[in-house]
Amino acid sequence: MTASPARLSPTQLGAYFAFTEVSALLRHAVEKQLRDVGRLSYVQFQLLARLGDSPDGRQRMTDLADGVVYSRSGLTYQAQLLEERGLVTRSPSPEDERSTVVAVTDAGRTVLAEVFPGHVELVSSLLFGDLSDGDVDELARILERTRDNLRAIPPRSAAPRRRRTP
Amino acid sequence: MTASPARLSPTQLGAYFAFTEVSALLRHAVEKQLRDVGRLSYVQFQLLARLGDSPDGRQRMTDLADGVVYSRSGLTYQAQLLEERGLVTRSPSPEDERSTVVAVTDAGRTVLAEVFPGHVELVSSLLFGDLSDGDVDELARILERTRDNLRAIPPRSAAPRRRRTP
DNA sequence: TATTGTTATACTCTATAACTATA
DNA sequence: TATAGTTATAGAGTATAACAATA
Repeated sequence: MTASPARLSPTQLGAYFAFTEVSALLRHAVEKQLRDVGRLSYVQFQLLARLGDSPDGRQRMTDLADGVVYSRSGLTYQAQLLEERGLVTRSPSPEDERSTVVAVTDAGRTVLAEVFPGHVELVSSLLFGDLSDGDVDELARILERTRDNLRAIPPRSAAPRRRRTP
Repeated sequence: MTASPARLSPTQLGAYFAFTEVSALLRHAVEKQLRDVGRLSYVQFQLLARLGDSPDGRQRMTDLADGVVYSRSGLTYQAQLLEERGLVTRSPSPEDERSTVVAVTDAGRTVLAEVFPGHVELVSSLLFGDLSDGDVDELARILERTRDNLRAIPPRSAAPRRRRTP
């Protein structure tokens, strides 16, 4: 290890390295499952899942972009792919003609349903397979706090998102 | 192990979503810092860091590929980029003429040193900024257990070549 | 034959900037 | 002018397969 004015304790280093390795391995496994079972990229799955969770299965492009950390053009690209496969539809919003509303189709929900069990199985075994209920409680508490911290601090690191101009 | 119809408890769901979001936001921030300060991709940073941690600052391509989850060609590509910038050298191994030994140069160590403080600062503030020492202890304990579990279970998804045949 | 690494190639993904159209 | 979204394009990254060289 390099000697430098680091502010990370050995325990913090351990937590950080473990975090990054768990993250990489889990992500790899999940992406492979999504690709193999549903021919979905991770982003496409996120989009479908968000739409599936929406009350009416539809959301505006901008709202989707806010949820997934993405550039507008990247979102357009992925939405096009999903539309070509018939998993979503895109149509102009009646309220605001500038907006595009994306909606999951039945085919999209079918793919979601095909992919979901294996996805849950993976997370269940890989992420939680060796943890007690108490561990999971702790993990949820700590990570949710960290997530809130992350949400609050840097809104600038990601792509240019300008919902509101200060 | 888990029964066939695996399910995630609300707490598990919370932990999973928080984990993925923290992972994505942290990774985004780290990649930006590495790119801005050192013009390094995340993989390039990993390679440099591994070499910097090695006793003599050198490792074989295969050993590097084993550490970082990568295909051989992908590693060759990244090593080429690093070599073009003069951050590493590649030379045939004296012991085994088939092997290529990658070594960090002084320039490489300089870039590492330039990048490291900001990297540590990011992790310190984003990942641990809102956590107590006790939280960090818990996080390290739980994630290290999960990491060990992950290392044991999967047959290495992206393994084109095995070092050893079982 | 098996292993190490490179090359050739094709594909996916992402972002920036220019553009259209609506508000 | 500002916003929503698309398009054009360019670049980075990755993987697979064929390949050469060495063991």
